Amino acid sequence: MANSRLLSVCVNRRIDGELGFQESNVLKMNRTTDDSDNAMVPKDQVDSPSNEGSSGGLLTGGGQVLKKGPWTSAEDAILVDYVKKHGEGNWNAVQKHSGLSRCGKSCRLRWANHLRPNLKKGAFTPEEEKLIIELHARMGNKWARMAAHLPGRTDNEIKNYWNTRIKRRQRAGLPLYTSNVPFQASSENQQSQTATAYGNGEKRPNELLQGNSFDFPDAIFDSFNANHGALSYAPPFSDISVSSMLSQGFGSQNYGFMNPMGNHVKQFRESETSLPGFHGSVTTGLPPLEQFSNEPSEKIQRSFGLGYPYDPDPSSKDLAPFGGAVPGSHALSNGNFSASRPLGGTVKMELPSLQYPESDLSSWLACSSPPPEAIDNYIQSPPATASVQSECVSPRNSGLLDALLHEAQARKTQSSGKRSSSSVVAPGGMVESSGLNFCEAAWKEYNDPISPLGRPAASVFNECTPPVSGGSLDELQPSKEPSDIMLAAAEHVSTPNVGERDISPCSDFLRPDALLGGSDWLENSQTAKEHSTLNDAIATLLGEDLCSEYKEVPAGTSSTLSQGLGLDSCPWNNMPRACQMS
DNA sequence: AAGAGTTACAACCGCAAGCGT
DNA sequence: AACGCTTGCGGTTGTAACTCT
Repeated sequence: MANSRLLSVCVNRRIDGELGFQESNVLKMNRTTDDSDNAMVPKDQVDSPSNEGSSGGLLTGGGQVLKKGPWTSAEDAILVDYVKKHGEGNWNAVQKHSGLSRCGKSCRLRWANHLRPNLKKGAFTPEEEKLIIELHARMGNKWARMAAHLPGRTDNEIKNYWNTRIKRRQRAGLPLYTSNVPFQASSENQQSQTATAYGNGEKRPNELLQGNSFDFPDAIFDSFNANHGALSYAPPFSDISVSSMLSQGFGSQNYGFMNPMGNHVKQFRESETSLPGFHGSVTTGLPPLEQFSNEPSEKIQRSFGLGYPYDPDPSSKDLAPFGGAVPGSHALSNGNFSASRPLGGTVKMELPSLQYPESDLSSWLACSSPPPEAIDNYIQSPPATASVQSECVSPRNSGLLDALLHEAQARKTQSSGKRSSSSVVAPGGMVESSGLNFCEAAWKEYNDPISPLGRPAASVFNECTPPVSGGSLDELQPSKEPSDIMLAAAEHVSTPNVGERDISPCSDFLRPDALLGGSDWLENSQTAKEHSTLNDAIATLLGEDLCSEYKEVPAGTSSTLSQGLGLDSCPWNNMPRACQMS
């Protein structure tokens, strides 16, 4: 592999990082010369002042061409000299005052990532790696914030490391998060981190959704760690960044193999806010949406997944999440509960270079009890691993619509008397499949009266995570009828400390029909019209047949569910108002 | 030996927030 | 309030070195 090269680079950088500013810069320049001037830079871009700007440079206002591409040692020296004299900031003045043919942006980046003192170069130490993993689990792709926790490291460095790590582990079929990663860092640790990184009123990524005292992601991890070993069918969720996905929100990019969980956690996270019962039962009984009220709408959009796939018109941003233009239609406007969401979540945002348009968690549906390793592979491996897929009939082989069709077919074939199972096979099945384990993990937590997660969180898990494939499902919910489940959920939401109830995941809740069709609470809401519109949109996306298929949901399921979720008893209608404020 | 694939890194780009005018 | 500027962030791309076939 590239270990030898990496090693040599690391050695150089290690030396580099141990030196002071002056020596470091000398070495940096040397290295820059080595790496950039001779390696990274096309020959026609270096050592040839006459060619400066030939690499796609921009013309400044004064007609000077701004150079692009790798920096030369001379440029570095100029920049360093400038910063020494004038300090950081006002980067656009660098070009004016120093004659450097670089835009301020580029100068800032060069300084921040390479030239500034105290930069720690070299390979990440195991401690740093561990911290990065932990931070990523906590923060998601918040590289700059992660860098704040790693002195001497830059966001770019961390980002590159992470992406490389992902690719590597993906290929190796290794878990992204090793099981020994202490996801459940102490609350005070997190708080201290928060104080450090966000001391200037900066909102941490989860802050939008973590306005209460719940250390939610950590609790989730505790739950996972405590439970996943007992679940033969459960993937090693400790290996999956749950909280990272929690923190990433819809707008952030989830790597493809993480999407299943990512979507699911997104659902959960959104449920955290969209389900009044969650917070309401814990704190004030009011959904803590005040925290959103001051957020710019775009930010909220990001956090709540604007542009969810059901939006037939991605440009229709007036379909604000969380009920912006669909007041009252929380489930819809959240874009979530969306197990029904076609995989990939937001069409554009969730297909970064490292993503795969499909991962294969849907195959879980066909494999009732894959070994954890297999599941892990499902998560980690790109869909190209046909051999893996072939082991289980994956409805996703031919894409989302095929998957939907497949699942619709599965719904047909599955007994109508097994409604809960039929609901298992929902659009975006792989999301649900991940959710099973998620749910299961939370299940015990839920049943733990002193769970740090608390009932509400678990209940939300359950409410938002449908059961997965048949066998497992039956094992999970041996005898509960959906109605019972919903009733139990209702009590669940409204009575915070009922810990012994066996509450089934609200399987139907995630389905389009649950969200859009036959929904009494929706029909009774002010947003029936919008609901109808969105329903049509979904119909367009999924096809009328599918939509009608999903409309075969037992009557009252959704409404029951809404009751179960406390939609009636909780100040549900307040939520959109809070968002409308933004 | 040659081409394809992978890795690590640097840098760019677009977007958005913050701030001052 | 509107506008422009600066800064920061996250995603993406480009490239050389390296490895594999």
